[in-house]
Amino acid sequence: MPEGPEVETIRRTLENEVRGQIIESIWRSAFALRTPTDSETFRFLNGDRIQTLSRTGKILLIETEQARGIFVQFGMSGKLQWTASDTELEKHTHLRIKLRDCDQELRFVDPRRFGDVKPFQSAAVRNQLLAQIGPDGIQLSKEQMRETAKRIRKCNRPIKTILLDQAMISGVGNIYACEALHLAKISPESLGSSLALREIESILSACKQVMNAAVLNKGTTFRSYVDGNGEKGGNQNHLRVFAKEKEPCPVCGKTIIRIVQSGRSTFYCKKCQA
DNA sequence: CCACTCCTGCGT
DNA sequence: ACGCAGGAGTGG
Repeated sequence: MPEGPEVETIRRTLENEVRGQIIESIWRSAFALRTPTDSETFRFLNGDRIQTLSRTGKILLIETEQARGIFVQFGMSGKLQWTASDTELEKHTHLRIKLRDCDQELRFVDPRRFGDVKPFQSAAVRNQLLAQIGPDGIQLSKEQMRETAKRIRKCNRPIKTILLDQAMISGVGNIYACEALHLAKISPESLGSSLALREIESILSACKQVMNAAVLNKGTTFRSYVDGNGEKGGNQNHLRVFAKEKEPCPVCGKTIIRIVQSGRSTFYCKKCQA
């Protein structure tokens, strides 16, 4: 569910709460996530002090002062909860990080179980986990934009599909891919190889712009997204095309259409994005 | 390259 | 009952 801006909002809402806390113990449910782990897999983290929450694309890292930590991938329905330790467990709670001398704890809840949590025991392993992930779209530098544009131009896939490829540019999901292409006035069906470098750069710039605006609005709550404190975002009130099939384009008034690309819905305006 | 798969939950 | 959902890996 969460894309880059939602994960960034989660990171911001939780960082001040968990920084400096010491991990007392970690509990893992018996339900399989993407990577098979159990409570024992996380045991070496006991006693570690949490230093930071960091984010690359849609990945959140809980990092400790010992250069160890936990990799969190939210998938479609994952969320992190900062909650009183005696609160009843919500259904589909898969990880509890209990903290020393603290009456609150961190929980990972994920009904569909497309998400993942896995521990890393060194900076080397952490870097390896992040190695396949492309540059973060929220803070894309000019240099990264030019390099990424060149790589995209070599792809014979529709630009919408390319934007969802986390190895190309990270943090962009279905909502922001649709929104960015509308802002950049590019058809989601254009092939990467058919676009000019400057067009691709304008798309990447639009990705950065729509995602930064979304961070300011504390994320998009389309269905069930909430931040670490259970609060909804506000960016759903600023969407231009996403989930607006049959509604008028906010720019030209033509009816927004929905198509399917690689099994995912794409919403766009056929007039603005010719 | 796309289609399919992993899951649960919700709206029609 | 069915289709759809903010993701991502696999296999043909």
